[in-house]
Amino acid sequence: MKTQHSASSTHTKILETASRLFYEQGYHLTGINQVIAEAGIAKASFYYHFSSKEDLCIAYLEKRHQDWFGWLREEVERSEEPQERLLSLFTFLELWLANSDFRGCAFLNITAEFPSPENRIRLLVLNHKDALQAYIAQLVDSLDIPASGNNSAYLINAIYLLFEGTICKCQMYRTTEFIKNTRETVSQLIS
Amino acid sequence: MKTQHSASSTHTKILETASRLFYEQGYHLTGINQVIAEAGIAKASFYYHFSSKEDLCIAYLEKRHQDWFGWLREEVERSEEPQERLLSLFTFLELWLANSDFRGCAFLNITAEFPSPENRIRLLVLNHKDALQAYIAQLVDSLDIPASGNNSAYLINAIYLLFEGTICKCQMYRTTEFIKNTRETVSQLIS
DNA sequence: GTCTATATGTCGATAGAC
DNA sequence: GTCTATCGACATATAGAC
Repeated sequence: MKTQHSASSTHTKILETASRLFYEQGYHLTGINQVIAEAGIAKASFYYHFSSKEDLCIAYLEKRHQDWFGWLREEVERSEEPQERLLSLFTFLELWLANSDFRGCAFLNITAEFPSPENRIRLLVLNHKDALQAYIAQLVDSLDIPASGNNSAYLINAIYLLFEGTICKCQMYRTTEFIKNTRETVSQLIS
Repeated sequence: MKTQHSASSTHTKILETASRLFYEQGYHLTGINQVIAEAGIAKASFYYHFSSKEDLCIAYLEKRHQDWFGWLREEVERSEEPQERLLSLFTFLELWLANSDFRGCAFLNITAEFPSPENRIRLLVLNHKDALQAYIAQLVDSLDIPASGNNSAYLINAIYLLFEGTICKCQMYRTTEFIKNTRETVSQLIS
């Protein structure tokens, strides 16, 4: 009753190489030829493991979703105090973006490359961003905000937009120096 | 002493066609063949007017910068009261994004397609975003904020990030319905 | 499962006639 | 200035041997 859990080493090598190249260069700039060359395999071996370049892209995004949320949770869970946990969203951005050569969000980038909203890939983008907003909502709800006029829905939206905006600004300007200001803004929003 | 002011009709037709296609489909998905076919010209005519596809892209972005800021200013200048003018940034986003089939920011999208920060195109992106932040700064400074702990630099950064984040969220989800909440958040930030 | 060799198309860009 | 015809390179994908 054991289902296929472990992928073959070739499968893994292809996916890891493609993940790196798709993220660093974008989808359309990365050819199958480059993927197979850097993975050190033959072209037919690639098509044995993946049915098309677009299927490879889907596998990349699914893996990316898991990996990225793992990194995010790891940073948030270093804190215990709810307010600190929320602010650590932006500490995470500082670390992640500088560490990834400011390539920004894989899902937002792929949206620019797949303009058709009907594409399967665009659904993965929505799932990813839904999960991000749900995670932010969870962090906001842990704050036990006073039931003033400012309800949590406004706050969740605002923090998500600041998060997304921060990724974009960092990607374009290739710096994280303004993030400390942003964290201060968020700190005032939740107090 | 008359310099070349008016471009030829062929030049204009190419640029307008390319502008539409680059914006709607992205740079790499749009081939020169499609541009020349939809412009109704011959391939050699294109290369008479533009030296390369990348040069065409630069012409597109320079034109786009002018056009887009024209649209933005037009909406902002419908109001006279400083607070209203600032909030109209987000009214503009509602109108523009819905009207452009939610393709988002041409400059952010092109950043995803040109990963190399040394590329000439990336400089145009920075110029565009510098101008946007300067415009926001100008609107914020007109508010005459009380000189409390919250100085205007924090506010300018926050509003710019909310603006950028709004564009991204709209592009991915293809809706503008949350913008009224965002405008409310901005309204509270500046009061 | 992995390989070499190839099929078929499109890419950006150019030559040379008119 | 605009055209047709074509170039070489590279794209994704497949056939068939081992």
